Amino acid sequence: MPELPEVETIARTLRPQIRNTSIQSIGVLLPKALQAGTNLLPCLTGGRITNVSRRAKLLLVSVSPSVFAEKALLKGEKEILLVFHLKMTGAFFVHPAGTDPEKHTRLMFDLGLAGRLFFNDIRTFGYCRIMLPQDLNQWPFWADLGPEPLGMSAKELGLHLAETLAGRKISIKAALLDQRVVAGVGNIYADESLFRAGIAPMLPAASLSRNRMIRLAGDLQAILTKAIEECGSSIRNYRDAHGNAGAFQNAFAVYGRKGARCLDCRTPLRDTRVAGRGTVYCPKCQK
DNA sequence: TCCTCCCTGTTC
DNA sequence: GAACAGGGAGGA
Repeated sequence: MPELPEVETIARTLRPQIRNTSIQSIGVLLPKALQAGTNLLPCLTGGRITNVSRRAKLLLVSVSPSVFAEKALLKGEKEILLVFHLKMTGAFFVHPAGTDPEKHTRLMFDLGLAGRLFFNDIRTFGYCRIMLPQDLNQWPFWADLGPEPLGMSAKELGLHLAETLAGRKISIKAALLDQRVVAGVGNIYADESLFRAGIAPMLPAASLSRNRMIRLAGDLQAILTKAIEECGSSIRNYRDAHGNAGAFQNAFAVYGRKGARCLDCRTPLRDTRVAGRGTVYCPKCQK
């Protein structure tokens, strides 16, 4: 559920709360939440959190290891990354020192007087990988990530999409959801940007003209930018690192509105499945 | 390229 | 008490 705007919001709200704190200890309440790098776990003790950032739907916590860990365990390595994927229900909260884990707490980082960072996840699809920066590119998912949609102009993004998807048979919605094509888009923002661009989700991606692809790129960027301004979309569980809900769900034109009428033409919205995902669109406005 | 599965809380 | 929500891995 947390897509690019939600993970960006979490990074922004978490950063000021944990930057420059030091990790006293780590509690692993659900072993499978730690998907890789268990061997690096001891290297984090005494480390200082230097930044919180985002790439695609991944949240990255940068840790500067203690001098002891750097010399004795890491052969001089000066940065360790905690790479989190929140999947559908992952969330972060900072609670006061001494707070007990909650029902859905999977990992707990004791930050001394700064409190405790909780990684909570109801459905347990989310994970954390402890990685060294130079190992990121050995991780296929990371190495194959497409570009950040907000990291270039609409024209550049549109041309990238057109070039990447030429000759392929997948639908435009499946293409937007494919993290190798463009990074950070999930079901909500795929449906919303396709509505805004007036493109039917099941249309073959390769059938779109360059100009339509550039238009779609611009609409995707506009939707993502607006969603970040609104601190993301809160449906079901999403909260930022302060526990606050986002507001972009109030601006949904199609997502979650099946059976309702199109905001533009009053035609009943149709729901179907595309790329294995629930998909809502306007059969009249989206061709 | 597409389908199934993982998982739990909510909705029907 | 079943259907549904869905990102991405893995298999068909």
